[in-house]
Amino acid sequence: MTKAKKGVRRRTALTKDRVLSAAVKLADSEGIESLSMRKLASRLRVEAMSLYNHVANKDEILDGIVDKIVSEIEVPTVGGDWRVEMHRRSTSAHEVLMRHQWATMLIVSRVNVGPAMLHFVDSTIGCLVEAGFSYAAADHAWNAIDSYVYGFTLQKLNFPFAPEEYAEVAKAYLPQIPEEQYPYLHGMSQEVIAGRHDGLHDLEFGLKLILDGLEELRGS
Amino acid sequence: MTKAKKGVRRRTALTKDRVLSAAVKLADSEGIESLSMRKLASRLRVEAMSLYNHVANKDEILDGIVDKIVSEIEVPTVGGDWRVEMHRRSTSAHEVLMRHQWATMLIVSRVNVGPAMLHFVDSTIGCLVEAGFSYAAADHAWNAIDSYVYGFTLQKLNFPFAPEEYAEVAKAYLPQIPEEQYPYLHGMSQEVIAGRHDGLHDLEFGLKLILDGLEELRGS
DNA sequence: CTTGACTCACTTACAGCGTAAGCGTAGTAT
DNA sequence: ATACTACGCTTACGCTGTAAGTGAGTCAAG
Repeated sequence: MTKAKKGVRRRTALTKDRVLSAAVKLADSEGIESLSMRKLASRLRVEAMSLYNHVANKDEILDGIVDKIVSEIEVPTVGGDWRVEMHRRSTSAHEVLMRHQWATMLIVSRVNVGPAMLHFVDSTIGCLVEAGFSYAAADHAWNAIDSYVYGFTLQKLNFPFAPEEYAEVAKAYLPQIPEEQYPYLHGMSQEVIAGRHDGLHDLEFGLKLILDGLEELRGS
Repeated sequence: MTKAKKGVRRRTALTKDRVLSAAVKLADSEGIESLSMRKLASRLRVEAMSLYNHVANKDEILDGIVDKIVSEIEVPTVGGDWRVEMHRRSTSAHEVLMRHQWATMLIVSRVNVGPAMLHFVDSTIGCLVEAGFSYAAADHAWNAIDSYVYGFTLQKLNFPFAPEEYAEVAKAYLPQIPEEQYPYLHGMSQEVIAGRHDGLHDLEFGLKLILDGLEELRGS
């Protein structure tokens, strides 16, 4: 053992992986806007500039934590029932992205070519192609599914109220949605207040529409 | 006229609207990351802090320019053919968002309750409700469509290559996608290189799936 | 055992950010 | 004339990412 001799206890070595893990933790707990080089360094009991011995710049950290999160998503089984696999893939992605609220934004705002992302995409295309989709059809299908999943997740993350409080929120804001100006928003609010509509948005709804359509497309 | 007397030419008065218009222009031409209070002020030949006489803070500017952009989108006609209107609304939104590349990100990352957005949503719900959808169904439909449109637009904006260069790009990157590791990504790249698949993603594809599904849902 | 190379955390510094606080002046209302 | 308001100005603070340079520790070769 070369370390810890003479009581000059070496700190646990900093590595790129430790940096990225700490970055994920920090973003999860404090929000992505709090992920600064200085705060991240201080979490690691180190100065900001020391991080640059392990990553080129902050962008490399962002790329790294995106790929770390993508690796949490369940990858489709090539050769499995395409519909089951696409469904599982989508719900898993949604769950993971809801766990790491900052991640979707990062995914859709940068080019992601980390190993986890490449593997994820490869398996997705593979599953579709093996199920009889042409490469072109698989490409379109994959793009449509992901567009929806990312868009849905972003909208859900962005919505500032919890499902339980929809009804009271609707009641509180109703005066600001005058019936003459916004008749249908007003109407929908009343549906929510009256409990006839829970106002919940559900990944399943749009996902079913897309997968149904893809099923038909595959048949032809 | 009270201004321009004694040759002490007053500068054109700063207003919130002039600030917002300049902000849109700046974001369009230099990118949203270049939209800083200082740069915006200098475009208006004014100091940064002067802007605060017309807007509370930068967030108010961001909210304002989002609503300005939303007002460019074609609003559905209540009482029109729902499918035609939803289609027009979606393609129009996509076009507008592609014109202002920074706007989608802003829309999906903040709560938008500006007048243009409220009117846009109200008309959308109205069009669907008048076409026979229940409020709950209209809510789900609208959410699914927008999730897809926003997600699709973000992915398209994010893609770093122009359609014309897909084939050569695929050829250039092929070595980095080894067949043993990523067989299907490799396969798809070869389809693109060979010209059998243009690699183009098309808003219509997923939109048709969703609208078809909604049609069926409305029938029942 | 010494020496030199290498690793890696450190300090300092800079330009840019949003914005709080306060000042000065032009124009309007009394 | 006086008071008030509107609004652009300057200054300053704490934050950001990171370029540049320093110095202490580890290790292999002579």
